[in-house]
Amino acid sequence: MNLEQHLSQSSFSSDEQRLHLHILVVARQLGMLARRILQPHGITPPQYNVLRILRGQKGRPIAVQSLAERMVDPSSNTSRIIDKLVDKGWADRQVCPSDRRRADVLITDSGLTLLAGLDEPMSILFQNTMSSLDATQLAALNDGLSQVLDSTDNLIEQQA
Amino acid sequence: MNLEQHLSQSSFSSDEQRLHLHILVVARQLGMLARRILQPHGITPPQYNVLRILRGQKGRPIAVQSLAERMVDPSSNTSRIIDKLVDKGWADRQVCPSDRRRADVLITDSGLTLLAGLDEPMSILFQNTMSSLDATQLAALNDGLSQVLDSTDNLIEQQA
DNA sequence: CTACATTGAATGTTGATACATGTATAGTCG
DNA sequence: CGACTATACATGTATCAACATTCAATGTAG
Repeated sequence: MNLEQHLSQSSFSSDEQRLHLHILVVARQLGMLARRILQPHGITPPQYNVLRILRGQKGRPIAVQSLAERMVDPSSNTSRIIDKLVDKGWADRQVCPSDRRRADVLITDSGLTLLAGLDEPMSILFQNTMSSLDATQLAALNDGLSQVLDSTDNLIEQQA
Repeated sequence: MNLEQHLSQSSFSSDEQRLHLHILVVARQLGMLARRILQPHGITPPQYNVLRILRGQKGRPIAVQSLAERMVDPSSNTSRIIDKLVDKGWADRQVCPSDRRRADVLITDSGLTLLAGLDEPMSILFQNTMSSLDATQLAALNDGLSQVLDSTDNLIEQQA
């Protein structure tokens, strides 16, 4: 089913608009599939995203702000997402001794265990959703989206 | 700035995961840019999406359910999105005479005027975000994402 | 025709998000 | 020092979304 059928629309005004919609629709679907994998484990996609960043820190604590910069969705609610992780025992938060404004965040063993169980299903999701693309296409898509990311970064920066 | 810099991450476990994240991050940015264009006009992206579908109907009324199927984000809140459009005078809703369970929705002249003023800035946004891509790349991205859309549709259908 | 199931939409509820504000700590300039 | 600004995070608030339930209208079986 192509985009036209998916949206029951006969055509688009430009290839650029078509790509715009393609990206939004596919992102929506990928998010939905991820949510269905994570939901039974009581974790949401943003929380999963934060936990993965914490694991990537390999034991080094990280400040809330640095966390926010590395999130897919750098929402202003990073504090509350961490609240959830701490409530569920997947992360620890403590005041940074050298700068008491900062809060150091760390993943717990329980959080590591949770992630270990999620790695495989999420990896399978990536493979399944991208299975029809060959290596050349994968590279072309990553390259193209990297260029688009550049453009959006510039546009967002201009407005700031 | 590439994806690694954007997320302050040194590498990803696979090109598939990298593409997954690319799609999510770019979609997020495109949505943010669209929201900034629409916000001054008092309309949100989902509302804009619905209004565009209504305009595409060219005067034919459409049922809420059909609307939901054609949305980028087929949320369960279509009724409430229509509420907003009706409140602001951009759409009309009336009970369908032949099946009184259904609600026929139509765009108003005011809604058409609003859209007319948004067409150009949104079109410029599409051009700006995709300006670094040549025609070949545009086609390759649309093709590739179309394949991914197929895969996600299948996966979502399986679970239903 | 009546009882039951099904459909189409609206609503209740809970949790998440965007945007603004508050609060405490740290840095800076007189 | 002491006042002022800047930073880091948390919280308030209003809006929005996901999920389940409700309600009215229609279809269907006996």
